[in-house]
Amino acid sequence: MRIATWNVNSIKAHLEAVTTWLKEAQPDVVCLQEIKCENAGFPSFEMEALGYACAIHGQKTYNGVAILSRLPLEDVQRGLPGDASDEQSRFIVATVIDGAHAVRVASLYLPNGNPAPGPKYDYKLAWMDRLRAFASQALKQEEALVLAGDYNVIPEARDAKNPQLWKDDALFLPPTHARFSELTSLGLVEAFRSLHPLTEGAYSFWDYQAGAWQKNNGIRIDHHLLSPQAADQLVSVDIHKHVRAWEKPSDHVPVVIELRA
DNA sequence: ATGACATATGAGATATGA
Repeated sequence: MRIATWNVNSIKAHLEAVTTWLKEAQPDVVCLQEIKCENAGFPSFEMEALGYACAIHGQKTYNGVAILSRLPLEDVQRGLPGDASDEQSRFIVATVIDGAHAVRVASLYLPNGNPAPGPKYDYKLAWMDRLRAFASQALKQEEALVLAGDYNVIPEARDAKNPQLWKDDALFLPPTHARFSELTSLGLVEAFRSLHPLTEGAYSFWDYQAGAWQKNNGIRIDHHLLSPQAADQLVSVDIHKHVRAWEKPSDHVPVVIELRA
């Protein structure tokens, strides 16, 4: 089973890139972030025409996440537990059924958190605490679990072209790293780094500004975190970098893991 | 140091992003 994560920076603005990539890459499951539309505005018809069922947790203008799947989706939950007052659509989780095999898959869009310090950074850290609580509960099932999305976390210096530029940024500050480490301490495995421990220069986001793409001035912030049962099935992780060079691209590219059946 | 670029809303300028 191949499971992708992709922050599309508006599903409507980048629909052509999305459909082109789906036809080319043929992923089984796609976790989308920043769809920037309400559920009713999501191009479900176009996705279904390509063979994908859609589970959507949308929002007007900002945020919004979805899961596309060629395999049946069950037990869809929308929203990250832990704060009933949180109205931002940043989390959806569903079970993908592949015959006798099942994988619980989440699509998450972790808050950016800038400027830090400030209320936006406080929200980011609180959201990460809620994600840890969710993961802690889910791991008790001892099943294959994939938490995929735009984490807005640069895990290490080697995950940025110019790490010194990020030292005071919400994506790289020590409290951010501390909470990301809490996730891995629970037993979750960051898929790309587990298979490529020493690789440098592998990024998933390049800013639209200042020729960042042309200079490969990127950061790696789109991740799959795997339960031990999913990590045992991990075959490969591929960053589809070429998509960033397309006409009218998202500023993020798809990242795809393969799990053996 | 600043802005550069892109998106949504809504019809100009502002909020957000990373």
